[in-house]
Amino acid sequence: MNKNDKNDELNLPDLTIANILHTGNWMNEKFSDHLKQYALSIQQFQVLSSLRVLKGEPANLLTLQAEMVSKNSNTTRLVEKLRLKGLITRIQSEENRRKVEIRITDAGLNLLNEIEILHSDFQNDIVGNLTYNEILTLNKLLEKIRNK
Amino acid sequence: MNKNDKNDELNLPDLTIANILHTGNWMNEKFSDHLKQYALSIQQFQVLSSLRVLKGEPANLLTLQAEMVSKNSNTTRLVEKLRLKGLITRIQSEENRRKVEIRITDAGLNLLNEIEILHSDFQNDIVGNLTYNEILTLNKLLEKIRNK
DNA sequence: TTTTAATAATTGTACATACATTTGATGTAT
DNA sequence: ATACATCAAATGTATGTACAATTATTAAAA
Repeated sequence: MNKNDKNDELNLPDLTIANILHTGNWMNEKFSDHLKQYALSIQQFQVLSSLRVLKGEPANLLTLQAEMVSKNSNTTRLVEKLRLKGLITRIQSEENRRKVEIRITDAGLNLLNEIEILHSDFQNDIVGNLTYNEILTLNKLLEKIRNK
Repeated sequence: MNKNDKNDELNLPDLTIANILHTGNWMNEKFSDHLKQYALSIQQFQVLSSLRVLKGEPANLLTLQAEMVSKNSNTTRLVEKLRLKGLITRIQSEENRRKVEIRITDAGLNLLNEIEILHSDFQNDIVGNLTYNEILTLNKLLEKIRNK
């Protein structure tokens, strides 16, 4: 038997790895397609959402970065794009001039509100074929698999 | 009540969306970190694995593309990089000169075998904190959520 | 107080990806 | 046979991401 004959069909761990990669990618495509009508990327949307929660309190780049899905993305340039669109402001902090203070603008809040109009449709499109208990289970398992 | 006060805490569908994005990204980082020692990307590894299964039968770019996680990546350039490393060959098909015939080389097979040495460690690292039944359930739910 | 280390953000560069367009080859209809 | 459509791959371009190195500022140590 040739050793290259092994592993032709997927075993369970490999299937799981592939399934998680696939589903993550599927979600990425769905979500970014949905946000395309607002000319936002997923990361940009997450930044705006984080800022709204702060209700005027400023965020700096590091705190924003910690909440983002892909940690190593370039927050400086991402935030600069939102600023150019008028959705946020970014000023240098007075107390610590290494930091910047980032706040959402009214235009940013309005855009988030506009997105909310269609958001429940999008939610249903995503989780609509799972039952409530299945959604709970899925979330529990996703958190468990990566919190080693 | 200000309408911007709503949606501060995540509801279940949003949590699910975030969780899937997070876990997909987590898997991506884990897997590409693991493959870095072999100087392969996930996509390149998947192409090599697909080719090995064919046992010498050629693949063309479209069939490879269909199996890859992110469908829209540029298979032409990805395959060219594997060819430059000597891991695959790519020749124009005689019967249909629009197609190319892509095959894995012995060097490619050897690399896959080398990867296999540490692969079960990696698998355990990934799925090790789920029970067998939890893994089954997770896979079932991941397939269900995206097969609408 | 001068030097050194740590922090926060920015910049440079290489690489990856998405998307549209183009090229070349084959198939089909008139 | 010619024109048109379709297919498979390659190319161009803009954008996104990873990673390292740099700059500016502040904190800590000697």
